[in-house]
Amino acid sequence: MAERGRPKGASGEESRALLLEIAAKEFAQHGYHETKVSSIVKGASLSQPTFYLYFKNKEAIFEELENLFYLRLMEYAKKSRLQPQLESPTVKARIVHNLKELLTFFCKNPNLTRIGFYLSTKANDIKTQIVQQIKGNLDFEVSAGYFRKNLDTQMVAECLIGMIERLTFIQLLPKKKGPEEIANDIVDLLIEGMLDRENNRK
Amino acid sequence: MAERGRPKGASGEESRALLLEIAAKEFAQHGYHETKVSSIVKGASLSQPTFYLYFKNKEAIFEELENLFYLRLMEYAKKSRLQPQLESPTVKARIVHNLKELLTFFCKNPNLTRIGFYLSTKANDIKTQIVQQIKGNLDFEVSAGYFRKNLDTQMVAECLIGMIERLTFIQLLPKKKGPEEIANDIVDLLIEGMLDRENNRK
Amino acid sequence: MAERGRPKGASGEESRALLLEIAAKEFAQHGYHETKVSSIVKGASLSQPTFYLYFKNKEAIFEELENLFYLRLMEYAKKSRLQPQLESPTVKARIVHNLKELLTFFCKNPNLTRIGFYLSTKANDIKTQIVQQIKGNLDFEVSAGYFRKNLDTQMVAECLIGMIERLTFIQLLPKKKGPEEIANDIVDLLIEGMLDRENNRK
Amino acid sequence: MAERGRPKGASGEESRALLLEIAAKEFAQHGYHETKVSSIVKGASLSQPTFYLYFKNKEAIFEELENLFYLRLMEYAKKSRLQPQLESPTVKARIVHNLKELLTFFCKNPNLTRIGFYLSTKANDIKTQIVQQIKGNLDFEVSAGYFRKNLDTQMVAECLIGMIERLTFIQLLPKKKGPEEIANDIVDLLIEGMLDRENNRK
DNA sequence: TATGAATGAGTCTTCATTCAT
DNA sequence: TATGAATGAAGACTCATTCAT
Repeated sequence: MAERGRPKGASGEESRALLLEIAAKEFAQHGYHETKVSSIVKGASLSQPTFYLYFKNKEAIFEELENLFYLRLMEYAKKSRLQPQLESPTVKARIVHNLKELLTFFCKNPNLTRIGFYLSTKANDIKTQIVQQIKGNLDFEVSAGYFRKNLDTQMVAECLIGMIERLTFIQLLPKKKGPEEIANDIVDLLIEGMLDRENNRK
Repeated sequence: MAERGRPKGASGEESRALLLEIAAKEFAQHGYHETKVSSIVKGASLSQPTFYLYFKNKEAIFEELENLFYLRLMEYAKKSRLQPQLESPTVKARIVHNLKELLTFFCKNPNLTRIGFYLSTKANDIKTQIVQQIKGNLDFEVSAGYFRKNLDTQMVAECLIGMIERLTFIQLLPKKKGPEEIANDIVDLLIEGMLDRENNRK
Repeated sequence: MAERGRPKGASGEESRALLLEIAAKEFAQHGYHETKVSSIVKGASLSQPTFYLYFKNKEAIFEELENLFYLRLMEYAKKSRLQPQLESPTVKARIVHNLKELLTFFCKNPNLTRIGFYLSTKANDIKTQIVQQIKGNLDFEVSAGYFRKNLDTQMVAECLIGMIERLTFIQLLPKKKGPEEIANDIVDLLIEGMLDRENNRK
Repeated sequence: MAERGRPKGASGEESRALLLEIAAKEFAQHGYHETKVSSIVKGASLSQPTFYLYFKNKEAIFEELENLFYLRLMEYAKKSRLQPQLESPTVKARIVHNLKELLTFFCKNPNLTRIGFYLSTKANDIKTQIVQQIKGNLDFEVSAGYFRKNLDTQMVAECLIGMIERLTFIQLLPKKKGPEEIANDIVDLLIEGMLDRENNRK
């Protein structure tokens, strides 16, 4: 009741959340500088001063979105780690599963992903962090004999991130492929390589 | 010579070239919006009106740099195609060679690369174009039996671009690895995959 | 008692008085423009709309403080005049006494004094008024033969106000000297002058 | 020639000086906060960006005026000290002379005086400094026997400053009296006191 | 060719003030 | 009486861009 047009006395938290949402959309779409505070508030049907009621300034709301991306990502990662080997009988299946989880997260948070994984100046730090974690996993699997002993795991992790990033922005977010398909594609390629094992060795 | 009557000792073309050079550096370093016309001309020890003597506006000089990147890239690609199979006895060697050429180009044009391959809104178009060309090559090689028949060449090409991009910005431009090493790394991983063929399967 | 049903435990008058008090402190400390309505209400643990329940606007509360200063000053002056010659056997003692009274008033109302005697645009009017009153007294005393006939009483009154103002803000309000001491200092200097009467006449 | 309406290419330094001049007038008249950058530039028939060509911000131009006041004051003081005893046969004459110089300076720089002696937050520091210098002089004169041994020179200096300030703003700047007259008034009062030496004592 | 001087247009930000409950 | 939520109005500042020489 009285929800008509959010007259004046909205919930406050609602306004804040709305601004965050619109801002995420705008930033993702136009980048930091091309996004004006005025367009954010217009999108939220609010006035400019209201913006400053909830955020110190334009930079602050961007940072909050960066952090939001990061926090949710961490949360997702943690959750993934809780229910691990259950449905993953093989190493490959486990890797696919993890990757699928990550991509699913991106898929569910397209704007945040564009912000935190592409626009943000901290994006590289985050990627580096992910790379290190992947490398850790790979090291373990190499030592367990699953992969070639001479594998440069750091390098593989870097490549993996590069692939993920590319496919995320080129296929996943535009909804051309789903998380599972992409995860399978990547892992298959990376594990099996391109060669035809049955026949030639060129 | 030619030092007569030119107050700043620079022919028009020289000033123009200087502006382009400084602009490339600034754009690469700070991005489009964070780069001010004022700082470009300051870097070139010229005045702001002079800038507009040579470029219609800020956007124009950026576009010119984008085009420069594209043109040089095409030129490079063409040159590569001229002397191909000569020193490339195997398919793998040929791919490594091509990749190395590309990375060498990036390495020699770090600022332009950052601009045309990352900052530019056309960057995606360029990448897509490269992807298509790679896919073409791969298709041929698959049909020639060098690679698995079931290979999704489009997807491989996308992954390749992703890897190239990541390693370019993370290893190549920061001079952590050279073109050859990176080319080998990538191709090796992509062709062979991660598995240890001698022992286990899975 | 009276604690029933009043959310913040304050009757209206209490809130109003509190706001006035805080405002006086803030204005005195930071001046008119540097004092924000928001900081006044924050200091009073009230909300901004409440402020406007008691005062038309920011200017109004400032004016009220100006008037408060003026009214209390007048009241003080009146009181002083009621019990005059009693304990003042000499003219000098009487002047000292009056001055001490004034300074005591300032001392007891430091914030109001800063507002009404310094910040207010009406400060000059008030000072002019005091000057006129002092001049009146001096004129009487001159005609009574207590002071030099050639004394420019207007000018002396102006000087006196200048001295009072300076010593009030530099010694009295910072509690470096008390009202009595300052009153004695001023009157002594003004009446006796700086010369050493015993010896030289230079 | 070509001085019509200061078309565009004025002297730069001229524009700057003009802005300073107008700003001094505005600040003196309306205070810091009531003075808008927009009104300063309007007064100078310039645009807002031009303002920022010459001054970092509003605060900066105010500070420059503060400093200007201070520097000119120091310069004036130094000059005064160069040609001292020449035309000052007596101590009193010398004090009158110095005071007249100071008041003349104020009179010639009314806007700067209002800024540096009243509006500026540094005004008190400056006054304190002047007080100390005056006190130094007085101490010397006391030790030389010109004034009463029991004179509280610090206090006298404070009073003197108070008188100067008051008479400057109430008589000098409004052109009701001139520097010489005021200087004589003050010194006469301060040295001689109010008493009638011929007749009564008390 | 080159520039000292200037500005139009726009953005962020703040503050006093009000609405609706 | 009191307030959470919201805003109109205005000012500071910046930047790409252009005169006039």
